Amino acid sequence: MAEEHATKQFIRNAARRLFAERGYNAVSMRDIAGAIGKQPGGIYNHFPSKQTILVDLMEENLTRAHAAAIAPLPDTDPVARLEAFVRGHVKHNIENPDDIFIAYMELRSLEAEGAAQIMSKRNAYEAALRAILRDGQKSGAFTFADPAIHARAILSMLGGVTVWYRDTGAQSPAVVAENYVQAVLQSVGVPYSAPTKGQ
Amino acid sequence: MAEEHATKQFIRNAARRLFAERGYNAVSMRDIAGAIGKQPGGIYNHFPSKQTILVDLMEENLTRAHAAAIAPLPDTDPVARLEAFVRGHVKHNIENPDDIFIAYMELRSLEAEGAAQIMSKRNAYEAALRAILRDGQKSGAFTFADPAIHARAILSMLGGVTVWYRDTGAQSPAVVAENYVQAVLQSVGVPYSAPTKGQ
DNA sequence: TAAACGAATGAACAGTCATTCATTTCTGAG
DNA sequence: CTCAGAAATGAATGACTGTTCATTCGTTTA
Repeated sequence: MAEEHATKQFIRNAARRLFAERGYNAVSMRDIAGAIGKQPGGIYNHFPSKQTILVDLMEENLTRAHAAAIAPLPDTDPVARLEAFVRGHVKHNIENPDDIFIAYMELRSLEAEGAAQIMSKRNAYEAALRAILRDGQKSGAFTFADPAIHARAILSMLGGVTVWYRDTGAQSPAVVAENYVQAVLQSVGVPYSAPTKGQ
Repeated sequence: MAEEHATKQFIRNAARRLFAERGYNAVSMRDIAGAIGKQPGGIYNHFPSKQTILVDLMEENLTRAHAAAIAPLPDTDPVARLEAFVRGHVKHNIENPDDIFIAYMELRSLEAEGAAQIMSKRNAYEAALRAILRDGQKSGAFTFADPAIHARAILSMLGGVTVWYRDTGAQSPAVVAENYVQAVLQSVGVPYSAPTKGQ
């Protein structure tokens, strides 16, 4: 529980915003320093390299994604688990658009060491969804051909939320989550109609 | 129909491969020149700038995507049109993975002028899918809440194909397309079972 | 108050970038 | 064979890159 200088968090916040906005390669250490009103050299008192900032951001995001979508899953039937997964995932995506965008776009900006670390965490997350799909397929609740393909199709669909959610401030997160719950459940062959809202 | 020097196409091909592999910002004009065994200065005989190469690639891709997924749509019921759209879209994605990847990842590398041009073509493509969804919703064939959200959810799902298709050479394009047709049709509430292949 | 130490400065370093350009080489028409 | 114009060269330009470092500043401990 090492005490952390406030500047370190300022650097994280500025880097997150800038990486998401322009892309890792298009952001310079001078940009990050300028965004927090500091000189570039000072960043190296808190992070050993630019690459380390990126890995730090991705790592933290995956930890929180797991806590939001995987950890609190009920131990009940596949339909309830898939629905809870979608809600947790969409909620996390909507609440952390910059982190999600970076996680998706900057995988190839990772150098070997960080890449292995991040990919391993990522795979664990995807495996959790695959397990739900396989259970539902085995029990006859779900209808689809290939669990691996379908897991990726679902994650792609859900991952798209942040690509466009900024633009359309119109819908509330709850409404968006509702749409995705329906889309995902129907995509595995489970009929679904919204619970409260008319129609 | 201006005669085009062969070098111009070599530049396009090299740039496409490199942009997809490392990202626009991580590729230098020297890289592109080196990939075709030329000197960097010579590229400027064919393209006025690095940015122009990117816009050229994206423009061409959108033209071919339209020809593959929108232009040949039948004038029949929404279910048949949606199915045909998915098949055309997935086929185009699988056959042009580098172009699709660039179109998706490098939107923010576009400068103002090119961005407007590309976004306009992109929007037209998305609108064509929205029209199908609205028709199906109106006729009662489809079940979902919001056509705009659902159109984007579908495009996100389909766009994910190329993110992972390289890795899994296992499935044939036809099998993959079949999986996506089922996922998309079921996502709009239309029951679907594969036509020939057993179960 | 004094010593100590992390944080911040801002100049400097070596390298890379897109682009320009005078020059040379290639190619095809007359 | 000539010669014009396109294509290619390769060195040069000026701007920008991540990182280093001697130095100064600020704050906390003794």
